[in-house]
Amino acid sequence: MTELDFEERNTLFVEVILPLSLSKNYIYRVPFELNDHAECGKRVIVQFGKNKIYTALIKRISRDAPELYQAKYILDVIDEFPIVNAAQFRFWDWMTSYYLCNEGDVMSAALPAGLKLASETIIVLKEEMSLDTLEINEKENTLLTALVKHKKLTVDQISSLMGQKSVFPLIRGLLEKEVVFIAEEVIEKYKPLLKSYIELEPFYREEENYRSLFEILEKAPRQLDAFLKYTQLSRAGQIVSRQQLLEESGCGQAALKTLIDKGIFQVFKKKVSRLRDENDESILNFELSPAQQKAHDEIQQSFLEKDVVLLHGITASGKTQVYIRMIEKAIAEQGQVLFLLPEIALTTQIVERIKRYFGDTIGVYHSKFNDNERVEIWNRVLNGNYKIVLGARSAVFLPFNNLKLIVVDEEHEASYKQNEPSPRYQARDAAVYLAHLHKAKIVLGSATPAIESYYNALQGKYGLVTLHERFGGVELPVQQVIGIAEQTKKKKMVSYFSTTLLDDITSTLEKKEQVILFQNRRGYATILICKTCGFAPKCVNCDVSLTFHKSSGKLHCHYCGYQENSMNICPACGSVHIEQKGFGTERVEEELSLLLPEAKIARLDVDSTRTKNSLQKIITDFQDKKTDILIGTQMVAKGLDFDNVTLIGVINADTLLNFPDFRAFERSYQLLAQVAGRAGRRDTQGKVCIQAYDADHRIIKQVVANDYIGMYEDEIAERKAFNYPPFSRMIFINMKHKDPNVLNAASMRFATMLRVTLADRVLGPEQPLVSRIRNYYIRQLIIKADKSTAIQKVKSVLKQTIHDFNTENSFKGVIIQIDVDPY
DNA sequence: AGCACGCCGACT
DNA sequence: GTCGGCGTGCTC
Repeated sequence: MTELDFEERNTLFVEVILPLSLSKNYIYRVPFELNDHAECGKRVIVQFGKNKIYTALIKRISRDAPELYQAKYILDVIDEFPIVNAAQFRFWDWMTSYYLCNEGDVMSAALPAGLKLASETIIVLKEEMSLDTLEINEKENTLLTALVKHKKLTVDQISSLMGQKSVFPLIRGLLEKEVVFIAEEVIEKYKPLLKSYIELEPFYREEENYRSLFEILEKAPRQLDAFLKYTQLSRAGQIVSRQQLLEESGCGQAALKTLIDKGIFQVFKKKVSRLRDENDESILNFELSPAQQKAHDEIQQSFLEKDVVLLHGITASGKTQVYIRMIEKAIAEQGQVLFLLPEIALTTQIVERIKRYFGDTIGVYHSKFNDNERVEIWNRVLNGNYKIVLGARSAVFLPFNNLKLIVVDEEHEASYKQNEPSPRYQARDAAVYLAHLHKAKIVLGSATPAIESYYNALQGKYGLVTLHERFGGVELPVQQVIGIAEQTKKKKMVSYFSTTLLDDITSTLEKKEQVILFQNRRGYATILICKTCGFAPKCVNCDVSLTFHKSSGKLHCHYCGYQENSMNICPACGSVHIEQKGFGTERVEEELSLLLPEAKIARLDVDSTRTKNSLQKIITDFQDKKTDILIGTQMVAKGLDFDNVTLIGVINADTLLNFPDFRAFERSYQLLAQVAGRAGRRDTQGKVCIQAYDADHRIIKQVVANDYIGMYEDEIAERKAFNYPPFSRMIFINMKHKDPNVLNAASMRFATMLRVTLADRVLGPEQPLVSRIRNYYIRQLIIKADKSTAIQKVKSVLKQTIHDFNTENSFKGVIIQIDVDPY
């Protein structure tokens, strides 16, 4: 065979996914020397475009050279072993086609940033290197000389230094000769955490020498303290960390240093997990109540026929214990478990409970963790060290290879949906597919299931198990509705509070019990408005009124972050009569502190929890009873469990109900039911006080009556009548452009194009509620397809239409965003 | 995402 | 007459 034949036969080409929003993947050529290293799921370094370097991921390998262009070479293979497995690739494929996004979007969402290499890779010269024995060519020598001088260089710098753009083979050569290395923090932004530990020098480990220490240290009491503490800890079988020894012996840095300098102690470093493992061995011993046991058995029974089961269990029914039993079973069968929770619930007690129970086979994954921690979890799942992962929606992307069970707690939560950026996926639905992919079982749990989920269960698509008994016989709270309009007439409203609510608060505080107040809007006043001319300040970039924040004294735009000074006189007419309209948590807090100056009040909303630990602090303070009243938005309702709270007040329930969304009533019910569920403890019956203008609203009545089924029946009838999900499928298409006229024409044109095939399934274009954000005007089209329409067909038509629209070339710069199953 | 290429405004 | 604004297209 000729050399050319040989080359042709042995040249590999790889299709890679780039972590960018691109509509297709790219093909690169593998240099011979990397043939053995190229493998699906490994990361590679490639040059993309002029001279930008990215971390790409090998999706496919083939021997066929692309016909239309000359493929560039891969510059390097990063991984020794694949970091993404075949199941993940299938999951990514599904997500790409289901949510009509790009593979690069999915890759970006799936990989923690620490696994995506920075482009400015740093090359460092290895120390203590004798170059004499090595064969170094001229180019290599130039680079080495430069490295000696500069200590470290980025690939870009090397490029310009050498006057050539592809320097990776050169670098690679030096890497192989082991004269240089790639700085670890860059090849992998991930750095393991090292912790210092103390141990006795070997010499003193011998009995005789050990005893002599007591004498040696006799005149140095602090050093002796340290030594004694060390002895005590190590006898107890512990590895002693420097930090622990300092804290527990109280010997001080100096004494410890002397001991080390004297050669009595020695220090060694060890990689430790960044994730706190509470070495709390205490196993929670619990027995399932008969009701819980029954639910558990029913779920297992249901799993024989169905892969998905909906567990409808009211608040405080003890769903967590049921989950724990199921997790145990899955673990016993050598499988992995994914436990999904809404983001906010992850910082709270349920996590602690489960972590304490299962110890360090459990990983927790959510956005408050930094990259290093996330990479660590990724690797541990990959290596099978974690059997259980508790995580927010992005945990569906972890490299599971043997998933047996998925639990989606609070499955109705809107935070399972990612809205921005693409992929706009619903993690609960994605989890159902993920379970299917792994032939695993999945439980969706909620006290107030999403209408869609309950419908699926009633239709027999999912199994349905109910748990309607409060665990430990805790009584339901007393619920009271107060009509604000009526109370105002009777002059029984003080500021935003009815006298009933105020009295309840006072008497609760007198009993040394705590209160939670719920107001679903943050900030101080919603808007400022001139009483004389009606002028209301608006954002310069967006089509919204500015919100007044008292703490900053400024008007804020919640969409783009624009701020301007508040107005004392109306800029339009000069009037000084400025009215504040609407109110948020900040205002409620202020008013209440005027009415109850003695009470200690805290506020829990996005504004008060901006910094990393402030949320935890507010929660702990409340738990430790340092605060009496907690005022908050939705956040107070989610996943928090305070056992001394006996009164819950809803300041204004109408704000929820008046939302212009077909799910508004469902959401209101879920939220109010959840808020109400926070009241009461083991021995005391709680109280819930709901204030509303529309006190007769059917949803409020159903909340008070605890009538989920009634709410479901009304809602499902409504959905059916107006052909909303689950009776239809919806796809939102948002179009954006800086010029409203271009946008108008473009959106009309696009709608027309869609209607050719999809006819009256296309609605719009319409102006959304906020019709301009960051200077981009927005139009919305909605595709609403009933169940008989093949949705896959609709999606392919949509995809094709977008392609045609873009190539038609008459509306340049129009951005089209797609949201499948908006939520 | 970046980067280059390309066509219209305020400057030596 | 040029420098540079960012709109548009392309990257294997």
